[in-house]
Parts: sequence; structure tokens; C-alpha cells
Amino acid sequence: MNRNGPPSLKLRTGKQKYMNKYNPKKIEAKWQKHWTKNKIYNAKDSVKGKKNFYHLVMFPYPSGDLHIGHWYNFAPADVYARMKKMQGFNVMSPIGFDSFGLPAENAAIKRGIHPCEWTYKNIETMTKQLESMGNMYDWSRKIITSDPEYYKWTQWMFLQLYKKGLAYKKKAAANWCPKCHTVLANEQVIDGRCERCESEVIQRNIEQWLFRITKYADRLLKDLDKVDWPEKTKIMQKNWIGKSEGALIKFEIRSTKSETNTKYKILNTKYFLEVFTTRADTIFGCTYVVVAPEHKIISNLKSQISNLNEVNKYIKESGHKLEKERLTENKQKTGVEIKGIKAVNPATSKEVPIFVADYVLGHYGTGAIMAVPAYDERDLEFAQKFNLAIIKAPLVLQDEIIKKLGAQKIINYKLRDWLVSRQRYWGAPIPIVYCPKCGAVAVPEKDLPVLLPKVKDYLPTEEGKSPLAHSKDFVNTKCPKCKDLAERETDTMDTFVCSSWYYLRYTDPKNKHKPFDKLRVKKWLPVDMYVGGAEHTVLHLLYSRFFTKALKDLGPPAGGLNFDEPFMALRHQGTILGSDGQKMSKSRGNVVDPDELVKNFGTDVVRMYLCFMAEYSQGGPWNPTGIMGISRFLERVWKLQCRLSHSRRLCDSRLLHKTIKKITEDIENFKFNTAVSSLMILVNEMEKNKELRIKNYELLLKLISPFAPHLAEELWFQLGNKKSIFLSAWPKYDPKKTKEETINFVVQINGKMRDIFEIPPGISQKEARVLTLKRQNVKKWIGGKTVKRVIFIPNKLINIVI
RNA sequence: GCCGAAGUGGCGGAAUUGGCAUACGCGCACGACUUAAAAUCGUGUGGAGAAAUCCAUGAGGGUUCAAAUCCCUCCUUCGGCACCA
Repeated sequence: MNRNGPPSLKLRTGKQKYMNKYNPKKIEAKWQKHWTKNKIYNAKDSVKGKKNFYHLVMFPYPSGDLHIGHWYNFAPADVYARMKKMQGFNVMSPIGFDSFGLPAENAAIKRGIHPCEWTYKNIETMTKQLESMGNMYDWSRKIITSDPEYYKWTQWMFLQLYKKGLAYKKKAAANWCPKCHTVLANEQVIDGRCERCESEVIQRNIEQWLFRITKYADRLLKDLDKVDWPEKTKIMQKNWIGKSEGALIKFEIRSTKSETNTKYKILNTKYFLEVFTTRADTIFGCTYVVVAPEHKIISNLKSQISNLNEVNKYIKESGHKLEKERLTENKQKTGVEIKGIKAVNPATSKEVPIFVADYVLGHYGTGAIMAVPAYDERDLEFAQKFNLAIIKAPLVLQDEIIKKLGAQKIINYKLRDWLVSRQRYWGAPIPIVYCPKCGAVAVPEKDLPVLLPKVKDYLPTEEGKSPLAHSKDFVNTKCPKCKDLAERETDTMDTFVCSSWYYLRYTDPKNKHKPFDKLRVKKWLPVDMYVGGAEHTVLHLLYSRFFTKALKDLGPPAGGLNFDEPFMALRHQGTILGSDGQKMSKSRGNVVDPDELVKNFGTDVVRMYLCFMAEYSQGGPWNPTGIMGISRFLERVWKLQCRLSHSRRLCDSRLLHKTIKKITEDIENFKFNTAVSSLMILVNEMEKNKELRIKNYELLLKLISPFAPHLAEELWFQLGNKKSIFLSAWPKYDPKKTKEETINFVVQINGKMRDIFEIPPGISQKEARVLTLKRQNVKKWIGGKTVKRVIFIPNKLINIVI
């Protein structure tokens, strides 16, 4: 250890020049090796006398390059984890790779390399990059979601959900990306476009697998109260789940055979059209009703509809529309009246026309609405276009009318079931076999994993089938039940399925018999602190919460978890922009390369600058010269060693205690920028004295160690310590010493600051007044005028109103 | 359109139960060291003014002894949702 430097700093005091130079490259490599060798960051499942603390960052996708955004997520998070460790927690901070999924595949296709090779090569590169950060990861728990040892259990999870009816297959319109050749979950469609390639998404009828997340809508909403998450994120999830309370109201249908006959009659078998509304109070103003194109009334009553051809033509046209067209801003409302039938407004008993229009959504509520143009903008627009009656009828009491009409109160959610099948190669195969006799059969658990074959032909196809469908070896199998010839499901799972349970696997990454050991999970979960991007608000974060709840409900052996929220606390990092204030992109040429920065400044400088440069949740533009400030600062910390002495002279014990308090609280609150600033103030102060007590230097090293772990460790050992600084205790402060000895007392005249002087704490208003009025400055400002009023804030200020 | 966050020196940003606006850093200027430069160290640095002082936290109003902070109206930027009845 430390063969090149002096054996110990203890003797180097006073005039002696520091002999060794701060060489980040050398010490960073040295300590990274040392930490790995001594496994100081490997977490044991329990340590006597220590509380477990599960610290988690969102695991990266192996894109092949650890960019500055990753650094901004991981480095400050590591500062937090290191402080927790030093505060005496048994911290687990694992890392892995979310390696299945569309983007890897697209990139692989672009470069003509097999997705598998591409992915694992990237994992290798990124592992090295991650190691260069010097974070306190427990590498022994590394997981890779595309490893059969991992996706075996992803498949197992699917089967548990399937057995409980939480996974099901159905044929229905789904979001289809024509470029990626796959269906997408609702959450993956942004502005009517594919979130990956930005192609316009179209609706396509395809057989697909879904998870019944809607069953958990209410709990997903309610349990948000249990977690310490950014309010913004909670609100976004709430909006996404979209709860609304309303009523189902039945409109009876009357019909006539001919268009000229104006008399409508009740049908032989009574038929009711049910609408969902949150505004039952406006029912007297309902002048027509609208059904969605896919509403079953059209086929059910087709014999009664006199303009069936026209209606069917409209339905066909609206079905061909792009999802985007249906939702754009220049949405011109379209529709067709369904002639031959009328609906009866149950409140007024009047007959109203029925329309089919695609501004009503088939999948929400009952797919039918009562239109009240006087109280609803959308209905108004439609009514104006089609010349329909607009009646501003007085509102009635909601509850009373619901009762009177015998309507049913219900709750609706915007949330839709999670579509998990993908017609792509690079994912975990869905473990289902189709048998001509037995139908869909789950692959027995003992036969898992269903291995993803390494096929040459991994390109996606337009026909709506996974590339796996071309692999006969894969498709052809035997029915697990009757042993007859059968075929495998060829779709793979959405990568978000893999990431919905990875935080559980970290507790038991090598388990061959179970996805995880329940006791181990109990020791670590729920996650104490989760740090990652806000872009996952309605995807990963919602899905993981669903998984946790489902696993809890499933009970043993699948789950039986004793918690129903996976992440108790959550923090988001902001986005780092290029120095031009724009999003970083290769075409703009404003990309910041962290490897280059590490090469030039060292990891510690990069870590600390990321902490310092902005408010963490905010982020902001990269300032290429700002990093110099941190580089200089660490250099100065290094050089402080030439001032070391055994003298009992303290730098300023109040400042020391105040700094400990400030930094501890700032890190706890993810205010890394002001924590670094406090460190700078402390160092500025220490530099003012010629001598620095070793004890105080050690304290500084501890405070700086989460930010600049390598530098702190090096200097810590140079001082003669034999154990890692990260095994030492985080400094504590004396609350008494964080208070000022004297107070800078502010004098305001008419609310403006005119004087300031020192007072001992705790003096009374009377004393303060006397002292104040004696001051020359104050006399000048009062100038013989009458004092009308005096406001005194103890230990702060006095305001004299004249 | 709806929901949310934000707007402070030349720049990144501090300051929030209302109480010294601009901490800390970058940049800049001057000085020391140097043959010189870099590095380093020191001093200064919101604007106007000779000064006393005045003016400044997106704009305009308000509440208050006192407002970056609270209220109202508006503007701008960013993030999310977007025919969900």
C-alpha cells in the first residue's frame, strides 16, 4: 500500500512541503482495486447491530456507452449510499443490466450484429465504465435480465399471473408500430407515436397477451399515500390511473321500421342503452346520445337500423384512421346518426337521436354517452356541426337524480390493461404452448426456462408475428398435458416485465430453485431509497408497483410478500443538457463524454462536480469550465496536508459542527450542491490558519469522502489509519455548538436595512431597543422624528417605523 | 385546452414557518510570484452615482412594519396528459 508516497503524514508538519502530488488516476485505480479485493461494499444479509438499508438506482439498459446522464443518476446517489453506510446502516447498493428489449434489437439490426452479441459486448464495456466511477456497488449481486438464469424467473412470474387469471390473451385493436413491427403498450405511445422510433402508431387487430393491471387501479391509486415520492410523480400516476366517479344510466330504445314514420315504439324485447356519466346532474339537458363505432348496439339492433349501410361505412372509415388522426388538435368531430331507432331520456321521457361517432371511445365507460351540449364543450361542438338541440336545462342534485332513475353509481379508470406481448426476437419468450386438443397450456415450471434460441433470422416482420415463428425447432413441441404435437407461443415479453421484479432478485441473485428467498426479501425489501429518471413515472414505476401487489396477493410459493409497495422513497435526477442549453445529441455535437472527463480530471472531480453543478432534481446545462473549480478545490484539500500539526488549535469548532449538521442534512435531502458548497466554506476557513489539527483534517476527510471517495481514502490511509474510511463512523455534531455565539443583529428603519451590529443571543426587546437607539447610524436615520412603532424579532432584527 | 414545475448578477446557482437578496463556484479585472507564460496565491466584482444614496429576484397590481418568498392578473420556458364523458 502506498509504496510511492511517504509512509505517513503524521510527521510531515509545518514547513515541510507536501511531497506527493495529487494524482487522481493513480489513487483511483489503486483504491478501486483495493475495495474490490477486500469486498468492503458486498452486503451481508444481516449484520449484528446494524439496520439493513436497500439503496437502489434504476439499472441501465446496455446501450454500449455510459453517458453523462447515467453518471448524474448514479454518482450523487452513491454519495447518499456512502453516507448511509458510514451512518451505521448495512447498505446494499446493487447494479445490473436491463438487457432485453426493443432498443438493443434496433441497434443490433442497424449494425448487422446479432442482438445477443451486441448486448453482451456492451455489458462488458459498460461494466468497465461503471467500475471506473468508483461507486459502492455490490458486484456480487449483478444481474442481467437476458441471462436464462434470470428470465427463467420472469417466465415463472408470467405463469403465476396466468394461473391467477392476471395474464390473459385477447384479440383486439392494439397500438402497432409499423417500423418496429410490434404492438406497444399504451404507456409506450407518445403523442400517437412510437416512443422508440417515433413512427405513427396504427391500430391493428392482433391476438395479444395482457396483464390485468386494471384490477389493481384502486390500490395503485390509494397506496400512493404510503410512499415518500416526489409529489409531481404521484400526481402524474394519479392522472394516468384517472379515477372518475359517476353513474350508469339506462336509456330505453324505441324503434320504427320506416324513416318516414315518426312514431317510435318500444321494442318487443326491451333494449336499453347504458351510458356512463360523471354529470348526472345535467341529464335534463341531454339532447342526444352517442355510441362508439365498436359499440355492440349496432350489431344487436341492426334489423332496426334503417341506414345500416351508412353507419357501417362510417365505422369502417374510422377504424382505418391512424391513432394520431383520431387524437390530433385539428380534430374535426365526425359521426352519423343511427336512423330507425331513438333513445328515451329517462329524466324527461323525451325521445332523442342516437349517433355513432369516434369522439366517443369504445374502451372507456360503456362506450356510450349522453350528450349534454349545454354543459360539455365536446358535445357542443358536435351539436353545432349536426344542428342538434342545445338546451340549458337547470341542474339537479346529482345523488337525487341517480336515486330517482335507479341508476348505478360506478367508478371508472383511464388505466388500461398492460399489453405485454411483443412480436420481437430479443425478449423473454412467453411460456405458453398451444395444443390443438388442450388449447393454451402453461409450460410446466420444471421445464423453464423456455430458452430463447439463437436464430439467425431475428429481424421483425410485418405480418404481425414474432421472428421466432420462423424457427421450426422452437415452435414445434409437445403438449405438456397430452404429449401430442403442439406449438409454442412465439411472442416475447415486453422488457418492462423483466424490470418489474428485478429489485427482488438482487436479494438472492444466484438462487436456482426460486426467484428469490422469501426471508432474504423480507430482510431487504421494500427498497429504502430508489433513485432514477422521472421518465419512468407511468411505465416502470407503475408496473413494479403492480407486480409487488400481485405477488403479495398470490401468496406462497410465488409471493406472499409482506409489503405492497416496492419503493418507499424515490428521488429523480434532473436532465443534464449540452453547454448550449439543448438536449445532448450527436448531431448537435454537444455531447459530454464522461470517459474523457475522467481521463482529464479523475472520477472524484467528475462525481463532485455533478453534485455541485445544479440542484439535483433540476439538472441543467453543462458548463465546461465549471469543473475546474472542483478540480482546484480537491487540489487544495490535498495540499492542506502540509499544514498538519498536533497543535490543539481548532479551526473554528462552531463552524465544524455547523458544517457537519449542514452536510448531513443536505445529503439526506439530496441537496448535494449546497453540501459541496459547505465543504468549500470549511476548507476556505481551514486555509486561513497556518496549522491544521490532524483530528480536524480527518473530520474533513470523512465529510468529503462520499463525494470524493478515492481522495479521502488515500489521505485517510496516509494519516496512518489501517481500515477504510468507509468503515469509520460518520461525524456527529453537538447541537449546542451549531448555534452562533453572537448574533448579527439587523436594524431596519421603515423596513430597510440601515445598520447591523453584534449582540449576544437571547437579549430582550427592551435591551435591543436601547442598544439600537444608541447607534450613530440609527440616530442619523431617525433624525428627531417620532418612533411610531418598533417590531422586534428575537435574535434577528429590529424594525423601527417612523 | 388541462395538470405540474420553474423564471434571481456576465454564467451555474444560494437564500422559503415572510426578516441582511446574490452564499459557494465559474467567468472577468487588477496585483504578487516568474525573464515570460501557465499554474498558484491575494484583492475586487448586481446596476447607476463623485458621494450621500437610489434602483434591482419575468411584468403589473395587492397584503404587510417587512415580500425572491403570500394573494390576484398576465408573460415566458420546461415536463406530463390530451376527445376518458
